[in-house]
Amino acid sequence: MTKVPRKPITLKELAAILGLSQSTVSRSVNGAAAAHRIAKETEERVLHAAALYSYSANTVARSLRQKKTFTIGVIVPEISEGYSTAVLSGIEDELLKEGYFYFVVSHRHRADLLEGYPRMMLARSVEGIIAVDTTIEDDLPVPVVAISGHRRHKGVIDIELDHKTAAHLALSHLKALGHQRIAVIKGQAFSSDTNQRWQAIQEEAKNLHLTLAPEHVVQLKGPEPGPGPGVEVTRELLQAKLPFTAIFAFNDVTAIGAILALREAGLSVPRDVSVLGFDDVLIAATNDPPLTTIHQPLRGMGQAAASTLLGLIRGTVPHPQPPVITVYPRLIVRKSTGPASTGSAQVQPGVGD
Amino acid sequence: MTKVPRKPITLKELAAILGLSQSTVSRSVNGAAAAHRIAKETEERVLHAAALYSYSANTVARSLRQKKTFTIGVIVPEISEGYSTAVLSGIEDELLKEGYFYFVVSHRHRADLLEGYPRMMLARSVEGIIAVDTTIEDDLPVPVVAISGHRRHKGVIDIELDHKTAAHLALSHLKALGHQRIAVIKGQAFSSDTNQRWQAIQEEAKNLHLTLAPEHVVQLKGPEPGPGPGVEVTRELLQAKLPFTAIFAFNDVTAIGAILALREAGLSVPRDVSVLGFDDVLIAATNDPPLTTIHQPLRGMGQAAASTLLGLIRGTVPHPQPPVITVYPRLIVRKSTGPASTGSAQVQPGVGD
DNA sequence: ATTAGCATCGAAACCGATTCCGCGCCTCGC
DNA sequence: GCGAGGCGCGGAATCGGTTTCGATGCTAAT
Repeated sequence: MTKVPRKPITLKELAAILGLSQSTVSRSVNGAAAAHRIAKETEERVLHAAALYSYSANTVARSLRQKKTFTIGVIVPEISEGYSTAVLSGIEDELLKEGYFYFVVSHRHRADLLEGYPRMMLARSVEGIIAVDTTIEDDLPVPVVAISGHRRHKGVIDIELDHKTAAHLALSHLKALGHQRIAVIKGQAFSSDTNQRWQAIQEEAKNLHLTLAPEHVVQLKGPEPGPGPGVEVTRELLQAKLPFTAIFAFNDVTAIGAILALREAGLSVPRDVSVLGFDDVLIAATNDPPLTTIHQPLRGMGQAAASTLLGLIRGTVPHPQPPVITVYPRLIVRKSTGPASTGSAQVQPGVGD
Repeated sequence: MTKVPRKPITLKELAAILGLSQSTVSRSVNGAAAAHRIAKETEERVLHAAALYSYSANTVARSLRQKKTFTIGVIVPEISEGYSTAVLSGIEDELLKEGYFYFVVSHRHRADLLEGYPRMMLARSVEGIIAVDTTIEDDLPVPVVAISGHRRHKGVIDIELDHKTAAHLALSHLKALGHQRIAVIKGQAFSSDTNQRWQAIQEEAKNLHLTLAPEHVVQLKGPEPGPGPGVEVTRELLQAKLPFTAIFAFNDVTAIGAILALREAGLSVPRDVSVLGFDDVLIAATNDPPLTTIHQPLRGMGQAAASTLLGLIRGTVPHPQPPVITVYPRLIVRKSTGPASTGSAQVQPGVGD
């Protein structure tokens, strides 16, 4: 157990003890002694005293003077979800190396927080902002990197998944298994991935000569996280009576919700209906059945966002042109997809389980 | 889209524009006008101009003068887990109301980070620290609240689950279902909950006249999160050939791992073996089968920690005596527990699924 | 006509660092 | 002997607020 002194010593006090000026002490402790022609002996005297009194510069004062806080802000929709937490840990990795810290805030889709949080962070002099699955409307005076932000905004750099590849991986996997009637669960309107993904899916369906019946396309509603909304829309799909053999869900938790609803209707996954998830969060692997899903390199996206942001802050990295950094998905085949059932699944209840 | 000016206006500039002194402007914008006998009219003039130029005080400068940063530090083992994220969102709720922000860091059980992070946070002038499932060894110059910290440390307040009640809820539930031979999966040695929980379980087993065979008690190893370690130790349990009909797991993800291992051995949950989880994280409800588990009010614990810490910082709340705030668990019955099977489960493989 | 007293506001110190300038002293060259 | 130049360090401004003392002007009371 180490003691941390109750009241830290200040530069001025240390200088007084040493009989030197603040300038000299400051330069020595900052390793800038050589550049300022401080005598080796003086420098060592300072360093020794600094260690003895365990001097550590007050970050607030330094920040004020240098106009650098070594702090960035991260804004996410929810903290409780698998998506943002994977991204966060990637961000932390990268920031730690560079001595940066970050504030996290979650807006939970509340308009007041969406508007207010960026301003509050700015008031706290963050040097940059990472927006995760969140569209920033304001024009901010610091660099901004968005992860799946999509609403192209002047000066904002986007870390983006290649949705075309994702759609291709997903649909061709299903097609290869014999699926022709595929239902799609689109994301909530507020999720910035929703549109791009849907565009890519439509395009790719055309390329693969698959037709997506309008009755087979539903959209998640409501801001609650968790599998609830997925259960709901899947019930709707089952009402529609138009047969389908596979569901391509907007994300893994929705896929889990879909499986719940299917099971409730007496259908077995993947025997009667295949379900394909998206994201590859931790629970995807441990679900029953384990989810076949499109893996997003979430942690890597967090790291990319952080290192890009730091580059912009330092000015060492020019604004990429176009302002998009593309990352690539992978198909992870587990147990929730299988060969298309021959009959129309939803009219033969009671088979599963 | 609102414009945030590229360079925020300073108090001095605003004062110059208004033809007033910094003192007057400062007092007005801080709502301390009345206390300083500023004319109503002047106050309104200031407020209007402040809104017009969207003035917002530089927090760094304010912090330096007031020696208050309105920032606390939170240290957690991992960000990716369900446990800490639930706690974090509780903390955020409470802090937001009071205008506080927080830094999060995750130590991932690395000794250097465990030692270094608290110091780094102090260097950044946090006003207090919340340690989640983490033991702080140092004696810190700011208030510290621990959530499940357990290693009683001078001056640290603990938010703690009533493990006796938890053990009682769990064991009596299993006993009522006819289970007599119960296996227990203890937590990793580094998890601060491990010991207290194990003590409580032993005590309660005695009260209920249940005997816990040493062969039925295993402990998680390794720092990796996720269900992997749970799978591993459950395999060990199954090797032991000493029959058991229920498993009480250290947490929900471990319970999920246990179920995976049981299924792998051809055993069905809960038909052959009942599995009881702990924590009640989000995925507990969506797992297959949905987990019967001991609910910890994680979000509430986060809120309690935050509001207690704020009280200590302000000095409005005295140090509680004893320095422990107890919260209570609930039993959530879902589908992973059922009546004890009559035979010894593990000698009749191939029955389940 | 002073003076007391109130209503309003301002000057300047202060928080704890960083950093721009510049000052004295010593040596060397001529 | 005197100026130039290098060496080693210090003074003081600065960052942008908050806060402690007053200062000023005007009315009313003595």
